Amino acid sequence: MSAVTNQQETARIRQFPIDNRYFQATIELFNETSVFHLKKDKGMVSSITLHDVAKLAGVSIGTASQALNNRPNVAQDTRTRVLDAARTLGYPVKESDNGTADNPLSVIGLLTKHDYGFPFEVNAFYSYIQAGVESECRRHNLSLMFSNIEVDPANHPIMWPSMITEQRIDGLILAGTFIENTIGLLGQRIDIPIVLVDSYAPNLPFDSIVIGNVEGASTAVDYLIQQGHTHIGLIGWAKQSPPSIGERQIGYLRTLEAHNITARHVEESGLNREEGYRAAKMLLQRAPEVTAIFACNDLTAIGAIHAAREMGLTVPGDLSIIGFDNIDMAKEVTPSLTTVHVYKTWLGIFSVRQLIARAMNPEQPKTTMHLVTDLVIRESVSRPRK
Amino acid sequence: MSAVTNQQETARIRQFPIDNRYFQATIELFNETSVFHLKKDKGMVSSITLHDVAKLAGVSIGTASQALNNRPNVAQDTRTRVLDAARTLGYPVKESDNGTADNPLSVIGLLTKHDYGFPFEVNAFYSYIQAGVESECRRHNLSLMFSNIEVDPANHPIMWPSMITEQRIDGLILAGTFIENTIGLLGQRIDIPIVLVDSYAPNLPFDSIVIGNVEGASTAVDYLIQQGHTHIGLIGWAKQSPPSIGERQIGYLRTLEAHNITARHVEESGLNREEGYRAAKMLLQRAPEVTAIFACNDLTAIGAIHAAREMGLTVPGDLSIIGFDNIDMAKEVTPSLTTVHVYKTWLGIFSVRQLIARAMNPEQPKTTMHLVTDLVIRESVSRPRK
DNA sequence: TTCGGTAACGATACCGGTATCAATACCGGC
DNA sequence: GCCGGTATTGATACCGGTATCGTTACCGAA
Repeated sequence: MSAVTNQQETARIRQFPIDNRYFQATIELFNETSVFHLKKDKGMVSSITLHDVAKLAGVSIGTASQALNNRPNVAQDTRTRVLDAARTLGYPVKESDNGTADNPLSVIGLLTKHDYGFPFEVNAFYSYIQAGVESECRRHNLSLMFSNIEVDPANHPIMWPSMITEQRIDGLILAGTFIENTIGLLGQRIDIPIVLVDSYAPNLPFDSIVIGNVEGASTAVDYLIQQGHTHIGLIGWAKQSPPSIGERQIGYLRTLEAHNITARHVEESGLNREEGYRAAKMLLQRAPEVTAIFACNDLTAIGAIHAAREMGLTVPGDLSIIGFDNIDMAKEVTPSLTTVHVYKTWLGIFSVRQLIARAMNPEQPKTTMHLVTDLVIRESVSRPRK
Repeated sequence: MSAVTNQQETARIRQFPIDNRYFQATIELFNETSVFHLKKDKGMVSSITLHDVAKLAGVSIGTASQALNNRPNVAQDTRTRVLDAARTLGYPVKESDNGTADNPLSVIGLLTKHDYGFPFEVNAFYSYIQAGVESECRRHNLSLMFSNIEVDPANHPIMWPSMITEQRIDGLILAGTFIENTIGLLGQRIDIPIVLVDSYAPNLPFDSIVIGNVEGASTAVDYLIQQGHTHIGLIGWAKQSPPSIGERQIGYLRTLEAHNITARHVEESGLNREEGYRAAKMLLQRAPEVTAIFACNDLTAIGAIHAAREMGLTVPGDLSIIGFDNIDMAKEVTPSLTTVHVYKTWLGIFSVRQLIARAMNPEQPKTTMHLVTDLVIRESVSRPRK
């Protein structure tokens, strides 16, 4: 993998050729108050202090402190004067929580645990969760920290990210296949509200938001049965799969049971495309009577499509395939993938709301929120040939 | 779009049923020192103070401070004792920069500017950049803050994210199609190192990392010409496109020129799939002699594939299509997309390194780093029929 | 043994910021 | 005008943390 071709360097005098009034005003104020000493220690921001803000606003530092922290007993006029001064000088201002009820959080962390593939494959599922988290944080004026976490072969974290060890956050969202022990250790290490997204820790007192996996899988398998399939395979699940995938398998089993279908065609596998490809091939060789496959996620479903094609089977003519998650790719593959839509972004949005609710009322009982799934019918499923 | 079905609530006694020695040890230490007063003010972390750490470690607070800040004149033995005490009590510890040269940053921000589609479409391009940034931050023990930014119709930011206004970061990476004015305003607002990724501000003194767009586009168009195409269309670019896309158009024009091809088939459009679909249809209706299309990114290329198919043209038989970016989807569509690979993750990785270098040496001249691109040959391009 | 130098440490001053509380201004009722 | 209450403000104490500098322990050389 080649990388950089050349590193063009263009030396330039450091200058800001921009002239706008804001900048001018700032300069003048600096001169006026003459408190600006450009202290470049450790790359920190220029050392504007509360004292300077108070001086510029013409109040005492006590009042300035009160005004900047949204406390009562400060006249509106004074408050705006202080805020203006602070903004002018570049002093950190916590923007007032506009209208919405006050929330006690200011920085929250999003911690995911999933392996980047090699070389770097981003799991779109988490990208969507993160997009939801980010947008909801922005709505609530929260700062968001983000880190992934690496684990050793035993699935234990190798090291905590710095946002944990340096305690930079006052709320935490965990997304991904953490094992309960890890979550427990985290809960002891930091004493802040935690919510789990698509993650399971039944013995721990943390709120969580999960996907209706059992129902979703049932809907999918039900749909296959309705189409007339009786020999339905399962790929993407394995004994050591995380609980969310286990639930999808349970949905598969229960639905077959409910329809008095005894044939079980399960090929254990991992969750990526290559595993789906492998498992589908194995399954079809072992059980050629299979006419439909329920894949535990879209990536394995896509792998299965390729496997089927390579074995000379048409999809959906000879083999129907249904996925789970509805990632972007699902509608672009050929045939486009019938799958179970998961409201990934909403997982992220609700997790932030849950976190705020928990922070505002630490005594409320543990809650678990289930998000519904929706069947998305596209082209990869049809009635079985004869 | 339906959302939540039900909100199962399971009240439980808040308890930690986990028993491990670490937890036990912590409890004992709390008792021993008897400094643990669970102050739940504003949801902040438990108020362990430097004093407590010093007491537990059996040193003065001065020494404890020195030890925790990696300063000289502390015996190794004492330092580890203090660090252990701090970790035990849960006092924030800045993990020592293991081996690598000291860097002056501790929290950096990643700010993107791109519109989420509706409902929420995540742009995978930025997900990859972010993955690179995150992993490199982790390698350097940096905390990462993340925010997107909304803009008004004139492309000016509506409001600064809280990580800016509250000055929580001491380094900033900007990724996306910011306009120069916005970047300039940011540079005035905060006095921290900034690097730009896939973004252009020639008149501002900020380091940047860009894609070899011109060369990449040249390679792509060159390849089409080599295959025998002479009527080559361009979609995905428009007059108001960001500079990076403008460069791809320039590469297209220059390469045609270099081969003395006079035919220009440009259909202006945006950069998403629907725009690609629309532009390809327009172009093919207007200029049926076109046998190949260079799309400025993969999404438009995929749109073009659909348009061609809908018009009864086979790809690549009747129409060759080449894309740019090499997103995940490119290898899954049918036919799989020949495209220009961009080292998206490396953009992120290098941006962090650039930021650290800048922070360690604020006087170094402005640098611009170009990343090479690679042609990825798949199925969507062939020699023209006849 | 004495001397000088240095590593290690603690006492203390200092700094930035918050909490408290007394002082003051304002205002409406009588 | 007097009175009591309330809103607003500044002085000051306090808190957590860092910087400074004097003290001590130790060690090798004279």
